[in-house]
Amino acid sequence: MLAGTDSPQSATAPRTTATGEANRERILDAALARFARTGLSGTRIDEIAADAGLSKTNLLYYFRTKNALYLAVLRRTLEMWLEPLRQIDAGRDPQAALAHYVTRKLEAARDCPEASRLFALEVMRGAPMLSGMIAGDLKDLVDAKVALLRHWQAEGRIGVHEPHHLLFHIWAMTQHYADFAVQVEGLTGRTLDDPAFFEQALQAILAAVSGMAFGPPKD
Amino acid sequence: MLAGTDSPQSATAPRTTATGEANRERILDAALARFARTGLSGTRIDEIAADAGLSKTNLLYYFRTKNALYLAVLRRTLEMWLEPLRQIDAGRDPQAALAHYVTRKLEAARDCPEASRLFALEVMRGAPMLSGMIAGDLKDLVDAKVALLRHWQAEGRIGVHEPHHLLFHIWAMTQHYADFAVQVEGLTGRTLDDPAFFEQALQAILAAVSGMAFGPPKD
DNA sequence: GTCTATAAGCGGATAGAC
DNA sequence: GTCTATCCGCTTATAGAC
Repeated sequence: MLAGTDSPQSATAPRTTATGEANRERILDAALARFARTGLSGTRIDEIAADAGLSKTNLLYYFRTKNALYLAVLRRTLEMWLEPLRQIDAGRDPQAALAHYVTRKLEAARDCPEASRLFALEVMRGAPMLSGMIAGDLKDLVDAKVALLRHWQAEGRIGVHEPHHLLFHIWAMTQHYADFAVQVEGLTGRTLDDPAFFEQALQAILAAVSGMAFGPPKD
Repeated sequence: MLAGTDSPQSATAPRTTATGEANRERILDAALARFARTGLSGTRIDEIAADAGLSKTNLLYYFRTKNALYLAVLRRTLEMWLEPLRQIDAGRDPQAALAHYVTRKLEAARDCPEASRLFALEVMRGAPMLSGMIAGDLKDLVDAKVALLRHWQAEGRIGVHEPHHLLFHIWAMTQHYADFAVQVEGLTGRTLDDPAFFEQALQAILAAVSGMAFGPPKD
């Protein structure tokens, strides 16, 4: 699944005590915030430790190396990123399913932009820690959803564009508000935390998706 | 415009000789490729020097510090990134103008994905070197284009979504193919260099833009 | 302009006391 | 589990010969 990992806990401290688990969580939270902003190499572990209220040495007690910590953060964030996609299922009406997916993704961009940015940074580096996953779990999931979209196409329930692009563009538009939040706020003065702004963004994305999937008859 | 710069050439070597200028160009090219992949902190200047066929010390003769080199790369890449937006002008038909813009942006994503990734990385860091620009030149340009889109709206020539979102979504979709190229290729096995794939992506984006700007009458 | 050598500092990681 | 002290490698940047 993830490259460079031997066993799930191999690079981390052994036991599960009360304070131990709490500290691990605080470290992981602080690490996500830092890594998502400044990347692996741009983040210093003493910054993470300070954010988590620990000393650098103490952090290294819980996570033996910076890289092991980074991998732990990546692993913990994976499911959160993938989960909305799983919810597109054959049992739903295509339009409702896509609208639901877009909404979930935009909520994720609002509620946990760090997850989006972490993966964006990792992919832009060439995804050295995720390449196995992109070729594996993610590809399997995407292939399944693409097959479903093709099925809907064959039934004439959605439009004719290549399904991969539909998924890419949904990812692109929703994640843009997380990944480029600084730019969005700089240009508009607003963020997704503003409900009216969220709704504007959502409606525009839904209109775009409609254009791709239920677009105007070309005849 | 750019934070931290005194005068245009202050941090660089003085003269413009034949080999000098050629070396500077090769360094800037190599630096763009590296910075766009691994970011400022993740890139070592001896890697850039090696790519450019020079020694590290020699690189530091042309650019006194790594940061000065990074700024020079950023500055040189700015225009390339902004220029397509300037071409949306009032004299054109809205649909043609937007289609032209989308096409230019997707060509840029294909032909110079590094430029897109460099700015993506910079914005995700919080744009410390670009914040002045986002609040300045870029905002002025975007405001002007948003005003034009609102004008077209008032004339009933394009749809009703907030123009900012239309621009954001065009950026998001086109730049996705540059910024997430590794993921796109991992999931589809194809790249924008494949003309058929380029055309698929372009048509899907144009359909999305149509959905936002010329969407189906809601009545 | 380009080289060799080296200074200087940062940051990850370890040792060992408590 | 947490601390102090320290080591060590890596990378930027400089000095000075050619």
